[in-house]
Amino acid sequence: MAYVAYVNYNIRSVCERKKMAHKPRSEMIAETRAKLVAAARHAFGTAGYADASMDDFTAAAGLTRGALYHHFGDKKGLLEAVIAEIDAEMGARLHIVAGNAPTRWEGFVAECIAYIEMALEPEIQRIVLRDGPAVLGDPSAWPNQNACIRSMAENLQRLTEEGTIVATDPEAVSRLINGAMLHASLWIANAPDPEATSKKAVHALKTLLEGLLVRNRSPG
Amino acid sequence: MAYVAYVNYNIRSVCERKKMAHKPRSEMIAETRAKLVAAARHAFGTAGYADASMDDFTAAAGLTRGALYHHFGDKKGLLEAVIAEIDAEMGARLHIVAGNAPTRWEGFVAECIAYIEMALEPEIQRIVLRDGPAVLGDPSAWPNQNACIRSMAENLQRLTEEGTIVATDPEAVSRLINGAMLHASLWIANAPDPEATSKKAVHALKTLLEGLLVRNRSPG
DNA sequence: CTAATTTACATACGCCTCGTATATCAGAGG
DNA sequence: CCTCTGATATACGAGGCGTATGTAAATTAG
Repeated sequence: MAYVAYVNYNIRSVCERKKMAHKPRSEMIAETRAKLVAAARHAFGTAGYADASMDDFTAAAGLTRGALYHHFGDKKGLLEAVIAEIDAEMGARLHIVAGNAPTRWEGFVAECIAYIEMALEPEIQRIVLRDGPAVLGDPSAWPNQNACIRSMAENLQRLTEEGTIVATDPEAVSRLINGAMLHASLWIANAPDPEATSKKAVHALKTLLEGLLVRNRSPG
Repeated sequence: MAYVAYVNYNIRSVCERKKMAHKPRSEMIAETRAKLVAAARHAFGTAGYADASMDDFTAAAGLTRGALYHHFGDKKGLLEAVIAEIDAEMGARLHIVAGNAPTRWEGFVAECIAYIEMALEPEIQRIVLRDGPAVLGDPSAWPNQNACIRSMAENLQRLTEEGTIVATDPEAVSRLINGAMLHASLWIANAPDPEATSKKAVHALKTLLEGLLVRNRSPG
Protein backbone atom coordinates (compact mmCIF):
# COMPACT_ATOMS: atom_id res chain seq x y z
CA MET A 1 0.00 0.00 0.00
CA ALA A 2 0.95 3.59 0.56
CA TYR A 3 2.54 6.13 -1.72
CA VAL A 4 -0.49 6.25 -3.96
CA ALA A 5 0.26 9.86 -4.70
CA TYR A 6 3.41 8.86 -6.50
CA VAL A 7 1.28 8.52 -9.66
CA ASN A 8 1.68 12.21 -10.18
CA TYR A 9 5.37 12.07 -9.42
CA ASN A 10 7.71 14.58 -10.92
CA ILE A 11 6.69 14.04 -14.49
CA ARG A 12 6.61 17.71 -15.28
CA SER A 13 10.00 18.72 -14.01
CA VAL A 14 11.73 15.66 -15.39
CA CYS A 15 10.24 16.17 -18.80
CA GLU A 16 11.22 19.79 -18.81
CA ARG A 17 14.79 18.98 -18.02
CA LYS A 18 14.82 16.27 -20.65
CA LYS A 19 13.69 18.64 -23.30
CA MET A 20 16.24 21.24 -22.36
CA ALA A 21 19.36 19.20 -22.79
CA HIS A 22 20.47 16.00 -24.38
CA LYS A 23 23.84 15.84 -22.72
CA PRO A 24 25.36 12.60 -21.55
CA ARG A 25 24.50 11.56 -18.04
CA SER A 26 27.85 12.50 -16.52
CA GLU A 27 27.42 16.08 -17.65
CA MET A 28 23.95 16.26 -16.22
CA ILE A 29 25.29 15.08 -12.90
CA ALA A 30 28.11 17.58 -12.86
CA GLU A 31 25.59 20.25 -13.67
CA THR A 32 23.36 19.18 -10.81
CA ARG A 33 26.24 19.23 -8.38
CA ALA A 34 27.34 22.62 -9.62
CA LYS A 35 23.82 23.99 -9.29
CA LEU A 36 23.54 22.72 -5.73
CA VAL A 37 26.91 24.10 -4.76
CA ALA A 38 26.13 27.46 -6.30
CA ALA A 39 22.74 27.70 -4.63
CA ALA A 40 24.15 26.64 -1.28
CA ARG A 41 27.04 29.05 -1.63
CA HIS A 42 24.65 31.89 -2.13
CA ALA A 43 22.39 30.85 0.73
CA PHE A 44 25.24 30.19 3.14
CA GLY A 45 26.89 33.44 2.18
CA THR A 46 23.85 35.58 2.75
CA ALA A 47 21.72 33.89 5.41
CA GLY A 48 24.50 31.93 7.07
CA TYR A 49 24.81 28.18 7.36
CA ALA A 50 22.40 27.70 10.25
CA ASP A 51 19.62 29.80 8.77
CA ALA A 52 19.89 28.46 5.26
CA SER A 53 17.02 26.06 4.66
CA MET A 54 17.89 23.09 2.53
CA ASP A 55 14.37 22.99 1.16
CA ASP A 56 14.64 26.59 0.11
CA PHE A 57 17.94 26.63 -1.66
CA THR A 58 17.53 23.27 -3.34
CA ALA A 59 14.23 24.56 -4.67
CA ALA A 60 15.99 27.69 -5.85
CA ALA A 61 18.25 25.41 -7.84
CA GLY A 62 15.22 23.67 -9.33
CA LEU A 63 15.83 20.52 -7.29
CA THR A 64 14.88 18.94 -3.98
CA ARG A 65 16.74 17.71 -0.94
CA GLY A 66 16.76 14.26 -2.48
CA ALA A 67 19.48 15.28 -4.91
CA LEU A 68 21.43 16.93 -2.15
CA TYR A 69 21.48 13.91 0.09
CA HIS A 70 22.40 11.69 -2.80
CA HIS A 71 25.42 13.73 -3.80
CA PHE A 72 26.67 15.26 -0.58
CA GLY A 73 25.39 13.06 2.22
CA ASP A 74 24.17 15.88 4.42
CA LYS A 75 24.24 19.60 4.96
CA LYS A 76 27.78 19.54 6.31
CA GLY A 77 28.94 17.66 3.23
CA LEU A 78 27.58 20.40 1.07
CA LEU A 79 29.30 23.02 3.17
CA GLU A 80 32.57 21.18 2.67
CA ALA A 81 32.05 21.23 -1.08
CA VAL A 82 31.26 24.94 -1.03
CA ILE A 83 34.33 25.71 1.03
CA ALA A 84 36.53 23.60 -1.21
CA GLU A 85 35.34 25.61 -4.17
CA ILE A 86 35.96 28.95 -2.52
CA ASP A 87 39.31 27.86 -1.17
CA ALA A 88 40.45 26.82 -4.62
CA GLU A 89 39.51 30.22 -5.99
CA MET A 90 41.35 31.96 -3.20
CA GLY A 91 44.44 29.88 -3.76
CA ALA A 92 44.48 30.70 -7.44
CA ARG A 93 44.11 34.41 -6.81
CA LEU A 94 46.92 34.43 -4.27
CA HIS A 95 49.17 32.49 -6.58
CA ILE A 96 48.81 35.13 -9.24
CA VAL A 97 49.52 37.94 -6.83
CA ALA A 98 52.66 36.30 -5.52
CA GLY A 99 53.90 35.55 -9.02
CA ASN A 100 53.76 39.19 -10.05
CA ALA A 101 56.16 40.44 -7.42
CA PRO A 102 59.83 41.16 -8.19
CA THR A 103 61.28 39.45 -5.12
CA ARG A 104 60.18 36.56 -3.01
CA TRP A 105 59.85 38.71 0.05
CA GLU A 106 57.74 41.27 -1.74
CA GLY A 107 55.64 38.48 -3.13
CA PHE A 108 55.06 37.20 0.32
CA VAL A 109 53.98 40.58 1.65
CA ALA A 110 51.74 41.13 -1.35
CA GLU A 111 50.14 37.77 -0.75
CA CYS A 112 49.41 38.68 2.84
CA ILE A 113 47.78 41.92 1.88
CA ALA A 114 45.78 40.24 -0.85
CA TYR A 115 44.62 37.69 1.66
CA ILE A 116 43.29 40.36 3.97
CA GLU A 117 41.46 41.96 1.11
CA MET A 118 39.89 38.70 0.06
CA ALA A 119 38.84 37.96 3.59
CA LEU A 120 36.88 41.19 3.53
CA GLU A 121 34.45 39.78 1.01
CA PRO A 122 31.26 38.94 2.90
CA GLU A 123 30.81 35.54 1.31
CA ILE A 124 34.32 34.41 2.19
CA GLN A 125 34.09 35.85 5.64
CA ARG A 126 30.81 34.28 6.50
CA ILE A 127 31.32 30.85 4.97
CA VAL A 128 35.02 30.19 5.29
CA LEU A 129 36.01 32.24 8.29
CA ARG A 130 33.01 32.01 10.58
CA ASP A 131 30.62 29.19 9.83
CA GLY A 132 33.31 26.89 8.49
CA PRO A 133 35.27 26.56 11.72
CA ALA A 134 32.11 26.36 13.81
CA VAL A 135 30.60 23.54 11.78
CA LEU A 136 33.63 21.66 10.50
CA GLY A 137 36.14 22.37 13.23
CA ASP A 138 39.66 23.70 13.04
CA PRO A 139 40.51 24.83 9.50
CA SER A 140 44.04 23.52 9.81
CA ALA A 141 42.56 20.03 9.88
CA TRP A 142 40.51 20.50 6.73
CA PRO A 143 41.38 18.27 3.79
CA ASN A 144 42.55 21.10 1.55
CA GLN A 145 44.49 22.42 4.49
CA ASN A 146 43.76 25.82 3.07
CA ALA A 147 45.71 26.12 -0.10
CA CYS A 148 46.59 29.61 1.09
CA ILE A 149 48.44 28.48 4.15
CA ARG A 150 50.48 25.91 2.32
CA SER A 151 51.54 28.43 -0.24
CA MET A 152 52.59 30.88 2.46
CA ALA A 153 54.45 28.25 4.42
CA GLU A 154 56.45 27.31 1.35
CA ASN A 155 57.40 30.90 0.79
CA LEU A 156 58.52 31.27 4.38
CA GLN A 157 60.55 28.10 4.13
CA ARG A 158 62.48 29.47 1.15
CA LEU A 159 62.90 32.87 2.73
CA THR A 160 64.37 31.22 5.79
CA GLU A 161 66.73 29.12 3.69
CA GLU A 162 67.80 32.20 1.77
CA GLY A 163 68.61 33.89 5.05
CA THR A 164 66.19 36.68 4.34
CA ILE A 165 64.27 36.18 7.57
CA VAL A 166 65.27 34.95 10.98
CA ALA A 167 65.11 31.22 11.58
CA THR A 168 61.80 29.89 12.82
CA ASP A 169 59.47 27.05 12.11
CA PRO A 170 57.85 28.14 8.85
CA GLU A 171 54.57 26.39 9.48
CA ALA A 172 54.23 27.97 12.91
CA VAL A 173 54.91 31.45 11.61
CA SER A 174 52.60 31.03 8.67
CA ARG A 175 49.79 29.91 10.96
CA LEU A 176 50.33 32.81 13.29
CA ILE A 177 50.34 35.26 10.44
CA ASN A 178 47.35 33.65 8.86
CA GLY A 179 45.42 33.97 12.10
CA ALA A 180 46.46 37.58 12.41
CA MET A 181 45.25 38.36 8.92
CA LEU A 182 42.02 36.53 9.37
CA HIS A 183 41.20 38.38 12.53
CA ALA A 184 42.22 41.64 10.96
CA SER A 185 39.71 41.06 8.20
CA LEU A 186 36.88 40.52 10.62
CA TRP A 187 37.88 43.67 12.40
CA ILE A 188 38.08 45.72 9.23
CA ALA A 189 34.81 44.42 7.85
CA ASN A 190 32.93 45.42 10.98
CA ALA A 191 34.67 48.70 11.61
CA PRO A 192 32.73 51.93 11.18
CA ASP A 193 35.35 53.13 8.68
CA PRO A 194 36.65 50.04 6.89
CA GLU A 195 38.92 52.03 4.62
CA ALA A 196 40.85 53.67 7.42
CA THR A 197 40.87 50.55 9.52
CA SER A 198 42.26 48.60 6.62
CA LYS A 199 45.15 51.01 6.30
CA LYS A 200 45.95 50.70 9.99
CA ALA A 201 45.81 46.94 9.85
CA VAL A 202 47.99 46.67 6.78
CA HIS A 203 50.53 49.03 8.26
CA ALA A 204 50.64 47.08 11.50
CA LEU A 205 50.98 43.83 9.62
CA LYS A 206 53.88 45.16 7.59
CA THR A 207 55.58 46.29 10.76
CA LEU A 208 55.15 42.90 12.27
CA LEU A 209 56.42 41.12 9.18
CA GLU A 210 59.41 43.38 8.79
CA GLY A 211 60.46 42.37 12.27
CA LEU A 212 61.24 39.02 10.74
CA LEU A 213 63.74 40.41 8.25
CA VAL A 214 67.30 39.64 9.17
CA ARG A 215 68.52 42.93 7.77
CA ASN A 216 66.27 44.73 10.22
CA ARG A 217 67.49 42.85 13.24
CA SER A 218 70.49 44.08 15.12
CA PRO A 219 72.59 41.33 16.63
CA GLY A 220 71.48 41.03 20.13
CA MET B 1 -11.67 26.72 27.23
CA ALA B 2 -8.35 24.93 26.75
CA TYR B 3 -5.46 24.45 29.09
CA VAL B 4 -7.51 22.17 31.31
CA ALA B 5 -4.40 20.21 32.11
CA TYR B 6 -3.03 23.20 33.95
CA VAL B 7 -4.79 21.89 37.05
CA ASN B 8 -1.81 19.68 37.66
CA TYR B 9 0.59 22.48 36.94
CA ASN B 10 3.99 22.49 38.48
CA ILE B 11 2.85 22.09 42.06
CA ARG B 12 5.45 19.49 42.86
CA SER B 13 8.52 21.27 41.63
CA VAL B 14 7.47 24.62 43.02
CA CYS B 15 6.75 23.18 46.44
CA GLU B 16 10.06 21.41 46.47
CA ARG B 17 11.92 24.55 45.69
CA LYS B 18 9.95 26.45 48.30
CA LYS B 19 10.89 24.00 50.98
CA MET B 20 14.52 24.05 50.04
CA ALA B 21 15.22 27.70 50.48
CA HIS B 22 13.62 30.75 52.03
CA LYS B 23 15.89 33.27 50.43
CA PRO B 24 14.63 36.61 49.17
CA ARG B 25 13.36 36.67 45.66
CA SER B 26 16.34 38.44 44.18
CA GLU B 27 18.62 35.69 45.35
CA MET B 28 16.35 33.03 43.93
CA ILE B 29 16.45 34.81 40.59
CA ALA B 30 20.18 35.14 40.60
CA GLU B 31 20.39 31.47 41.41
CA THR B 32 18.10 30.58 38.54
CA ARG B 33 20.13 32.63 36.13
CA ALA B 34 23.34 31.11 37.39
CA LYS B 35 21.93 27.61 37.04
CA LEU B 36 20.86 28.28 33.50
CA VAL B 37 24.19 29.79 32.56
CA ALA B 38 26.08 26.91 34.13
CA ALA B 39 23.97 24.27 32.43
CA ALA B 40 24.20 26.03 29.09
CA ARG B 41 27.92 26.51 29.48
CA HIS B 42 28.38 22.81 30.00
CA ALA B 43 26.10 21.88 27.11
CA PHE B 44 27.59 24.43 24.70
CA GLY B 45 31.07 23.40 25.71
CA THR B 46 30.58 19.71 25.12
CA ALA B 47 27.91 19.34 22.43
CA GLY B 48 28.42 22.72 20.78
CA TYR B 49 25.89 25.50 20.46
CA ALA B 50 23.94 24.08 17.54
CA ASP B 51 23.56 20.61 19.00
CA ALA B 52 22.70 21.71 22.52
CA SER B 53 18.97 21.23 23.05
CA MET B 54 17.36 23.91 25.13
CA ASP B 55 14.86 21.41 26.48
CA ASP B 56 17.66 19.13 27.58
CA PHE B 57 19.93 21.52 29.37
CA THR B 58 17.19 23.54 31.02
CA ALA B 59 15.84 20.23 32.33
CA ALA B 60 19.32 19.37 33.56
CA ALA B 61 19.17 22.58 35.55
CA GLY B 62 15.80 21.59 36.97
CA LEU B 63 13.97 24.19 34.91
CA THR B 64 12.22 24.58 31.57
CA ARG B 65 12.63 26.75 28.54
CA GLY B 66 10.12 29.11 30.04
CA ALA B 67 12.69 30.37 32.50
CA LEU B 68 15.26 30.69 29.78
CA TYR B 69 13.08 32.80 27.54
CA HIS B 70 12.06 34.94 30.46
CA HIS B 71 15.60 35.77 31.51
CA PHE B 72 17.62 35.67 28.32
CA GLY B 73 15.16 36.24 25.50
CA ASP B 74 16.43 33.43 23.31
CA LYS B 75 19.20 30.93 22.80
CA LYS B 76 21.57 33.57 21.50
CA GLY B 77 20.97 35.68 24.57
CA LEU B 78 22.01 32.81 26.74
CA LEU B 79 25.13 32.29 24.68
CA GLU B 80 26.00 35.92 25.20
CA ALA B 81 25.66 35.49 28.93
CA VAL B 82 27.83 32.39 28.91
CA ILE B 83 30.51 34.11 26.90
CA ALA B 84 30.45 37.15 29.14
CA GLU B 85 31.08 34.91 32.11
CA ILE B 86 33.95 33.09 30.49
CA ASP B 87 35.45 36.29 29.18
CA ALA B 88 35.43 37.81 32.64
CA GLU B 89 37.26 34.81 34.02
CA MET B 90 39.82 34.98 31.26
CA GLY B 91 40.40 38.66 31.83
CA ALA B 92 40.98 38.11 35.53
CA ARG B 93 43.45 35.33 34.91
CA LEU B 94 45.39 37.38 32.40
CA HIS B 95 45.49 40.34 34.71
CA ILE B 96 47.16 38.27 37.40
CA VAL B 97 49.73 36.87 35.00
CA ALA B 98 50.66 40.30 33.72
CA GLY B 99 50.92 41.68 37.23
CA ASN B 100 53.48 39.10 38.26
CA ALA B 101 56.07 40.03 35.65
CA PRO B 102 59.07 42.24 36.47
CA THR B 103 58.82 44.50 33.42
CA ARG B 104 55.98 45.65 31.30
CA TRP B 105 57.37 43.97 28.23
CA GLU B 106 57.81 40.67 30.01
CA GLY B 107 54.31 41.00 31.38
CA PHE B 108 53.00 41.46 27.91
CA VAL B 109 54.77 38.41 26.59
CA ALA B 110 53.63 36.35 29.55
CA GLU B 111 50.08 37.47 28.92
CA CYS B 112 50.29 36.35 25.33
CA ILE B 113 51.54 32.94 26.28
CA ALA B 114 48.93 32.59 28.98
CA TYR B 115 46.29 33.49 26.45
CA ILE B 116 47.37 30.72 24.14
CA GLU B 117 47.28 28.27 26.98
CA MET B 118 43.79 29.33 28.01
CA ALA B 119 42.57 29.10 24.47
CA LEU B 120 43.61 25.46 24.52
CA GLU B 121 40.88 24.62 26.99
CA PRO B 122 38.11 22.86 25.07
CA GLU B 123 35.31 24.85 26.62
CA ILE B 124 36.88 28.18 25.78
CA GLN B 125 37.83 27.05 22.35
CA ARG B 126 34.45 25.72 21.45
CA ILE B 127 32.27 28.42 22.95
CA VAL B 128 34.31 31.59 22.67
CA LEU B 129 36.51 30.93 19.69
CA ARG B 130 34.34 28.90 17.36
CA ASP B 131 30.64 29.08 18.10
CA GLY B 132 30.77 32.61 19.45
CA PRO B 133 31.91 34.30 16.25
CA ALA B 134 29.64 32.11 14.11
CA VAL B 135 26.51 32.93 16.10
CA LEU B 136 27.20 36.43 17.41
CA GLY B 137 29.45 37.78 14.71
CA ASP B 138 32.81 39.47 14.95
CA PRO B 139 34.17 39.30 18.51
CA SER B 140 35.63 42.77 18.25
CA ALA B 141 32.07 44.06 18.14
CA TRP B 142 30.96 42.22 21.26
CA PRO B 143 29.90 44.35 24.21
CA ASN B 144 32.73 43.28 26.49
CA GLN B 145 35.04 43.85 23.57
CA ASN B 146 37.03 40.97 24.97
CA ALA B 147 38.55 42.12 28.20
CA CYS B 148 41.70 40.41 26.99
CA ILE B 149 42.15 42.58 23.94
CA ARG B 150 41.64 45.80 25.81
CA SER B 151 44.18 44.83 28.39
CA MET B 152 46.72 43.97 25.73
CA ALA B 153 46.05 47.11 23.77
CA GLU B 154 46.70 49.22 26.86
CA ASN B 155 49.98 47.47 27.43
CA LEU B 156 51.04 48.06 23.87
CA GLN B 157 50.09 51.70 24.13
CA ARG B 158 52.36 52.17 27.13
CA LEU B 159 55.17 50.18 25.55
CA THR B 160 54.99 52.40 22.52
CA GLU B 161 55.03 55.54 24.63
CA GLU B 162 58.00 54.25 26.58
CA GLY B 163 59.82 53.69 23.32
CA THR B 164 60.22 50.00 23.99
CA ILE B 165 58.58 48.96 20.77
CA VAL B 166 58.39 50.56 17.36
CA ALA B 167 55.57 52.97 16.74
CA THR B 168 52.36 51.47 15.46
CA ASP B 169 48.69 51.67 16.13
CA PRO B 170 48.33 49.73 19.39
CA GLU B 171 44.84 48.52 18.69
CA ALA B 172 45.80 47.22 15.29
CA VAL B 173 48.80 45.35 16.59
CA SER B 174 46.88 43.91 19.50
CA ARG B 175 44.19 42.64 17.19
CA LEU B 176 46.71 41.07 14.87
CA ILE B 177 48.48 39.39 17.73
CA ASN B 178 45.25 38.30 19.26
CA GLY B 179 44.21 36.68 16.01
CA ALA B 180 47.56 34.99 15.72
CA MET B 181 47.30 33.56 19.21
CA LEU B 182 43.75 32.42 18.70
CA HIS B 183 44.60 30.60 15.54
CA ALA B 184 47.66 29.11 17.16
CA SER B 185 45.49 27.64 19.86
CA LEU B 186 43.20 25.95 17.41
CA TRP B 187 46.22 24.56 15.66
CA ILE B 188 47.80 23.28 18.84
CA ALA B 189 44.63 21.76 20.17
CA ASN B 190 44.11 19.72 17.04
CA ALA B 191 47.72 18.78 16.43
CA PRO B 192 48.77 15.16 16.87
CA ASP B 193 51.38 16.25 19.39
CA PRO B 194 49.97 19.32 21.17
CA GLU B 195 52.94 19.60 23.49
CA ALA B 196 55.50 19.90 20.73
CA THR B 197 53.25 22.05 18.61
CA SER B 198 52.73 24.40 21.51
CA LYS B 199 56.46 24.88 21.87
CA LYS B 200 56.82 25.66 18.21
CA ALA B 201 53.96 28.13 18.32
CA VAL B 202 55.22 29.90 21.40
CA HIS B 203 58.70 30.16 19.97
CA ALA B 204 57.39 31.58 16.73
CA LEU B 205 55.21 34.04 18.59
CA LYS B 206 58.13 35.25 20.66
CA THR B 207 60.16 35.73 17.52
CA LEU B 208 57.37 37.73 15.98
CA LEU B 209 56.90 39.86 19.08
CA GLU B 210 60.60 40.53 19.50
CA GLY B 211 60.60 41.98 16.03
CA LEU B 212 58.65 44.84 17.55
CA LEU B 213 61.35 45.72 20.08
CA VAL B 214 63.20 48.88 19.22
CA ARG B 215 66.44 47.51 20.60
CA ASN B 216 66.24 44.65 18.13
CA ARG B 217 65.70 46.87 15.16
CA SER B 218 68.62 48.30 13.30
CA PRO B 219 67.95 51.71 11.80
CA GLY B 220 66.93 50.99 8.33
C1' DC C 1 -4.21 42.81 56.64
C1' DT C 2 -6.39 42.07 52.36
C1' DA C 3 -6.62 43.09 47.35
C1' DA C 4 -4.36 44.18 43.13
C1' DT C 5 -0.45 43.82 40.36
C1' DT C 6 3.84 42.28 38.84
C1' DT C 7 7.18 38.84 38.23
C1' DA C 8 8.99 34.22 37.48
C1' DC C 9 8.31 30.35 35.69
C1' DA C 10 5.71 26.14 33.39
C1' DT C 11 2.87 24.24 29.73
C1' DA C 12 0.77 23.76 25.16
C1' DC C 13 0.78 24.39 20.40
C1' DG C 14 2.48 25.04 15.72
C1' DC C 15 5.86 25.79 12.36
C1' DC C 16 9.94 24.50 10.38
C1' DT C 17 13.95 21.74 9.61
C1' DC C 18 16.45 17.82 9.15
C1' DG C 19 17.30 12.84 8.11
C1' DT C 20 15.64 8.41 6.48
C1' DA C 21 12.89 5.34 4.01
C1' DT C 22 10.61 4.59 0.01
C1' DA C 23 9.08 5.29 -4.82
C1' DT C 24 9.80 6.33 -9.67
C1' DC C 25 11.97 7.09 -13.81
C1' DA C 26 16.00 7.43 -17.16
C1' DG C 27 20.10 5.39 -19.10
C1' DA C 28 23.60 1.86 -19.57
C1' DG C 29 24.66 -2.66 -20.66
C1' DG C 30 23.89 -7.37 -21.82
C1' DC D 1 14.14 -5.98 -25.00
C1' DC D 2 15.02 -6.59 -20.37
C1' DT D 3 17.45 -5.79 -16.23
C1' DC D 4 19.86 -3.19 -13.25
C1' DT D 5 21.91 0.68 -11.33
C1' DG D 6 21.94 5.37 -10.31
C1' DA D 7 19.72 10.04 -9.95
C1' DT D 8 16.13 12.32 -8.19
C1' DA D 9 11.52 13.14 -5.99
C1' DT D 10 8.19 12.33 -2.28
C1' DA D 11 6.44 10.95 2.26
C1' DC D 12 6.93 10.43 6.99
C1' DG D 13 8.62 11.00 11.73
C1' DA D 14 11.32 13.13 15.25
C1' DG D 15 12.89 17.03 17.30
C1' DG D 16 13.97 21.90 17.93
C1' DC D 17 12.61 26.60 18.51
C1' DG D 18 9.57 30.50 19.44
C1' DT D 19 5.12 32.25 20.98
C1' DA D 20 0.97 32.43 23.36
C1' DT D 21 -1.03 31.33 27.40
C1' DG D 22 -1.64 29.85 32.11
C1' DT D 23 -0.57 29.83 37.27
C1' DA D 24 1.24 30.88 41.58
C1' DA D 25 4.37 33.30 44.49
C1' DA D 26 6.18 37.78 45.79
C1' DT D 27 5.56 42.51 46.12
C1' DT D 28 3.05 46.62 46.58
C1' DA D 29 -1.18 49.45 47.48
C1' DG D 30 -4.92 50.77 50.09
